[in-house]
Amino acid sequence: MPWEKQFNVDDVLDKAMRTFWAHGYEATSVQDLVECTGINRGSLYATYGDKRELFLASLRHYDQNVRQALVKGLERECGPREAIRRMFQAFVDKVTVTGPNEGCFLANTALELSAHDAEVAKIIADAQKEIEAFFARMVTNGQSEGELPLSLNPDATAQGLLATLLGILVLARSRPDPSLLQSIADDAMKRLG
Amino acid sequence: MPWEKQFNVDDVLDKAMRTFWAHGYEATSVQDLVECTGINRGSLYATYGDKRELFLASLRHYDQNVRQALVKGLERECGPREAIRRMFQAFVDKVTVTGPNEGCFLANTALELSAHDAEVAKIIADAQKEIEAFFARMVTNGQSEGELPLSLNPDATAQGLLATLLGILVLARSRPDPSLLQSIADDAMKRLG
DNA sequence: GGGTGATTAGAACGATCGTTCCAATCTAAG
DNA sequence: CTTAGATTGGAACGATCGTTCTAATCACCC
Repeated sequence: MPWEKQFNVDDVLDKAMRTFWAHGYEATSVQDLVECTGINRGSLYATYGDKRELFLASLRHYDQNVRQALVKGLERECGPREAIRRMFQAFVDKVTVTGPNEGCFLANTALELSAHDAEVAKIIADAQKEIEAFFARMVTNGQSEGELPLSLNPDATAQGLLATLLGILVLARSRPDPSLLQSIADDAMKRLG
Repeated sequence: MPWEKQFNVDDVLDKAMRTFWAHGYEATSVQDLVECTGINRGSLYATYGDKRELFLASLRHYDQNVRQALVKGLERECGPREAIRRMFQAFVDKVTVTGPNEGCFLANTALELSAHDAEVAKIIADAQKEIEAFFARMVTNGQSEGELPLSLNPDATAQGLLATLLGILVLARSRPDPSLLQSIADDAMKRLG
């Protein structure tokens, strides 16, 4: 009954995100969210609205703090070719990590909800377009730096890389075999010449 | 109130499959299944067991009647290169069809359940391995028929094609843009030389 | 120290969940 | 005609769903 702590809105959102990420929208109950966040049911509704709004906030939180952070980090720290390679490696390595492998929250949600929820679909489509744009920039930069052959069409190459990356995310959930994913990623890199 | 019809076990399973396919496991209620199949709640439980068993039966039904049927049909009617091309085309064309686009039931389920249900994961992994084997056979056959370059490694190529196909399935749900999917498929074919 | 507002635990809401059961009704075989 | 078994509509089960609400408790400001 006693008052215990004031919560941080972003920390709580982060905890909710991890639960949605691991189990999906439908399989996560409000009770699960109450328990994983540690805050009260009433506070949850007062702060984030209903379950769907909290889910949308979680998805945007993931998009900013995981996807954007990854892209920006790679773009800052690596050369074009290495940035592409590490983007693939990030997801290949996730499988080898002990503990639960939740894949990519955005990809999981794409198949669960985006066909029936336009707002969700937009978040995901935008994220995918940004990854596609990232790949295209890396190809163009790589070409001007002489790291990648000029014969590559940046846009088409970026689309192919995106599709392969998404395919790896699907395979990672049903066949979490590091060597399989690694060889697909390596093969994708070979196609860059 | 009156007795109306004896149901066909396979027809009912087919109807249940389409509902699970469209909405996923969690978002489909037993009430939905009763309504879409048209048979009684009691008959449903007596015939197929509980919801999860019916889902597993639906997934196997899809695997046999959609995935296996597609693979066998292509392998029978087409040359190797054309079989690969049409495998991609099958999913690209699905998007342009009016009406709901449910994607691939196996891929949808891979992301929703296979991380938390070993029995589901096995069905999906086996199906993916068979598609991979199909691609590998087509590459090998294509090489011996002179349709495809001998420089291709059949196994690595098959893995890459599988990943690209799965990627198209993800994109189809969040960005159902025919020209995007078509260009990815075309690009994948170009990689075959 | 009294007031304000956030946060708490937890009850309560109606709806729906998956599942089981029942009495009635039908088909088909003996 | 009788019996057995399948199927029916529909009630009923306890559990859980998402959501709202209440009364008590806390921190903070004036």
